[in-house]
Amino acid sequence: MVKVQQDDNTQEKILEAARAVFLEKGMDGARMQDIADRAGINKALLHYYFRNKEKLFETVFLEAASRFFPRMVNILTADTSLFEKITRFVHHYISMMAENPYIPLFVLNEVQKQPKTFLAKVFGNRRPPIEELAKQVKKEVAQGIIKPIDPRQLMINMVSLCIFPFVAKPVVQWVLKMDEKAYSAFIEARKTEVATFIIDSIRK
Amino acid sequence: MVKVQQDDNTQEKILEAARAVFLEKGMDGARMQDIADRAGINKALLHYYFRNKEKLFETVFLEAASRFFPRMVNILTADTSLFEKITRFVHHYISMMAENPYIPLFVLNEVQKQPKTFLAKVFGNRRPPIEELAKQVKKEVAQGIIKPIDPRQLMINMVSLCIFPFVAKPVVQWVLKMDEKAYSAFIEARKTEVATFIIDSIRK
DNA sequence: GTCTATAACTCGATAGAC
DNA sequence: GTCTATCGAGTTATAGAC
Repeated sequence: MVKVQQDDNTQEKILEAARAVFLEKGMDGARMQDIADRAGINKALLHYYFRNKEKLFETVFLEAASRFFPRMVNILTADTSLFEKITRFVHHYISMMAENPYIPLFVLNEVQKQPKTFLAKVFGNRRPPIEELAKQVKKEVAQGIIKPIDPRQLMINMVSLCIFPFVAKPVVQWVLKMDEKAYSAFIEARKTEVATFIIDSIRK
Repeated sequence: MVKVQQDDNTQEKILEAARAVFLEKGMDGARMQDIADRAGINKALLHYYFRNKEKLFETVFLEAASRFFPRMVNILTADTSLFEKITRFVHHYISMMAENPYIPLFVLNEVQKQPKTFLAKVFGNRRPPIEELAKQVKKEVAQGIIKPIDPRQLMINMVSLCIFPFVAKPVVQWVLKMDEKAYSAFIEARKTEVATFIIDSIRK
């Protein structure tokens, strides 16, 4: 049916426009008019598809959050060495963020404004599988494979090194005098740089 | 003079309220009414002291930015070993952020919305003294004191490890199930954890 | 489904009294 | 310096025609 196809196209056009505008301006700074213009429609039609600004925002936010908190269960609970897990995690995470560099700051910012509302919605009851990784860290410490370290500190270090360069993208580019191309190369290099940086730190 | 004293008190009350509201809600989310209420005055008086919202915001932002980009010249250009510099930098930076945990996300968020405007205003012509540190890194690599590493990557690693836990504060607390006290202890521990993490990574 | 027109409301800013 | 009252621009949301 043509109508259904139209419907899908319009809805997708709206979502695409909404993603762009919300990610750039945030919930408060975004304007329904801007989203409508970008989607090539008018404001009334926006409200026809999404009852109000909040609903539209929530759709965009939850999608972004699911990318920001990716399901790394496969990697983190696999039957491999800690070093292997770290390498895979870092490569995977940096690659995902490189595809959507504005997601981290957007998500962290909106979470900060309404932590309880959004964290509950994003995670539900299940949190990241940190216990698994913590156990393995403790085990490899006991085995003398790695130096003693608080597993929580290690995890935060891993995530910090992956995400921060995106959260601070404009500052990084300014301070290191990088254009877009140089920045991309810098990020690409980090995939291996960060992995070895972490492993070199904890290896005995 | 009583009037002058009143003036100072009111201005400071306004700034204190403005800091709280802007840091929590950002430029777009902040309301002049909220700032007035918090300062115990009315909107008209706000506009008497600061012509408009933009001026008031700029005052708050520049103050916050100066804390976020602290003058570390003393530390980074001192005549000490690289390890000494790293240790001092990390301790100093984490301590500063711990005093104002909401500054990093606030500053990074507003910078992202108007990079050119704000970066120029914050830094003027002078950028952080990264060349000095880069030279020292290259020197100590050549001397065989530390492993080969891109100085830019090392610097971004240092800053990432210091700042990210504040940018992601609510998420960190949620995932690691920390109340305020546990979070503070975690951050306090990071001052030495991060320093040794970095040094262990690059030491030969 | 999509549009135009407009209602309803929020918010920054100003006028003017004290 | 500080207040009350209000204006006017900008925004979300709805009514109603096609």
